Amino acid sequence: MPKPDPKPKMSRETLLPQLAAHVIEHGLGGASLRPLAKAAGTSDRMLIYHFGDKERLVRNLLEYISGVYSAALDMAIGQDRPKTRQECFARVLTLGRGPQMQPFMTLWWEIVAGSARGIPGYKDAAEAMMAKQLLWLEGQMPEDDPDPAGGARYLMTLLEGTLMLGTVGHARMAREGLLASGLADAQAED
Amino acid sequence: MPKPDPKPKMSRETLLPQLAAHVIEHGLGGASLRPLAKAAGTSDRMLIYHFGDKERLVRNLLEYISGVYSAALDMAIGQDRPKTRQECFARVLTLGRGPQMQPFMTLWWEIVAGSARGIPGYKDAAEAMMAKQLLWLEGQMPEDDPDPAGGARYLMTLLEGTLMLGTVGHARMAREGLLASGLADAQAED
DNA sequence: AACTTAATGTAGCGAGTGCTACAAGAGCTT
DNA sequence: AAGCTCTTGTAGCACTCGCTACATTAAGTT
Repeated sequence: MPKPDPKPKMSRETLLPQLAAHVIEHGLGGASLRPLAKAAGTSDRMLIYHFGDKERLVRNLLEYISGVYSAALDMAIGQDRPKTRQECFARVLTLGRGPQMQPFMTLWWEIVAGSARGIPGYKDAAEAMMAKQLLWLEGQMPEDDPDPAGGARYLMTLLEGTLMLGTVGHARMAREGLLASGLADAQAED
Repeated sequence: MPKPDPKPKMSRETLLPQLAAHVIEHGLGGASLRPLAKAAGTSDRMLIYHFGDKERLVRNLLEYISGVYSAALDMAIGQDRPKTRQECFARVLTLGRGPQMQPFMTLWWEIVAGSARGIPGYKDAAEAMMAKQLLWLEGQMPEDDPDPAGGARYLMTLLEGTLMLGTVGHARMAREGLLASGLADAQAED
C-alpha cells in the first residue's frame, strides 16, 4: 500500500507554475492569498512564508509569467519566413488572436493597466514582455525587408492597436484601418 | 447667520460628477463604496440607496465617464484642420499624452482590462468611447485626404498602439516604428 | 393635523483581506 | 539522543468589503 500523498517539499520554484496558471486564468487584480494558495495546494500562511509578503509574491509571479510568455514565443517561431510585411502581420495577428492566447491577452491588459497605475512589479514585466515580443517579431520579418528593425516596430505598434481595438469590440474598425493602410486584405469577420 | 450647510438633496445626477472625479483619479478596480461615498460627501448606505447595488453604480459611472470623455473631445476640436496625416497624427498624439489626459489614460487601460475580463459595464463604455474618438478623429483629418474614413481608422489603430507602448515604457519603440512608417519626424524624447 | 413617501443616519452582519503568534513535526548534524 | 533549522498547521487579529435592518427626519399631499 503506497502512500497516497508523498507531500513533497514546496519552494517558490515549485509553487510558481501553479500560481501562474491560476493567475493566467483568473487575473491578478482579484487574486487574493487564500484562493491562490488553494490553487497551488498550500495555505496562505505558506505563501507569505515563501515570498515574504503579497507584493513580492506578485512581483515574482509577474517575472515568472513574463518568462513563460517568452518561452511561448520561442515555441511559436515559424519555420518559413513570410514573404511580405502583410503576410507577416497577418500571421502574428492570427497568433495573437488564437484561443490559446486569449487568457494571456486578458491578463496582458491587466498588466498594462497596472503599469499605468504604477503598481510595483507591473511595468517591469510589461517592458520585458514587449521587448521579447519585438525581438521575436524582428526574427519573423521578411528576409528581403528593406528595414527590418523599423518595420518590426511599426508592425508592433499596429498590432497592439489592433488587438486593443479588438478586445473592446472594435475589431472592424481596426480591420478597415489596416485595409486602408494596405496591410490587410479585404476579408469578412467580426 | 446663514446656515453653513444647506444640505441639498442628492440624486444620482448630483452624485455622479463627484464620484466620477474620484474614479478618474483613483481608478475603478480598487474603488470601494466607502471611499467613493466620502469623496461625494455621502455614505455607502446612500450609494446603495440611489444605485441599487455596486454593479449598477459602476455601470452608471462608466456611462457618465464615457459622456465626460465625449464632451472633452468636443471641447478639444481644433479650429484649423491639419494639412497632412502626419501633422494630424502628431496633434492627436500630443493631445493624448498631455498631462491633463493622463488620469483618463490610466483609467482607460483599466477599462480595456475590464472589457477583456468581461466585467459587466466595461465593454459598453469602451466601445462608446472608441466610437466617439473615431468620429472626432475623422473630423480632424486633412481636408484633402483621399480616404478620410479609412485613414482615421488607420491612425486610430496606430495611435492606440503608440499610447499603449508608451505606458509600458516603450515609447521609443513606438516612435521608431512611426518613423519607419513615415508618420513621424525624427525627434528626440523618451 | 394626519398620512404618506422620499431621503438619510446608525449600527451591524457575514464574508473575505493580508498577515502574525505559537507550536509542532521533519530531517539533519553533532 | 540532543539540539538545530527548515517547513508546515491551527487560530486568530484587525481591518475592509458589499449590503441590510431599523429608526428617524424632511417634505409634500389630502
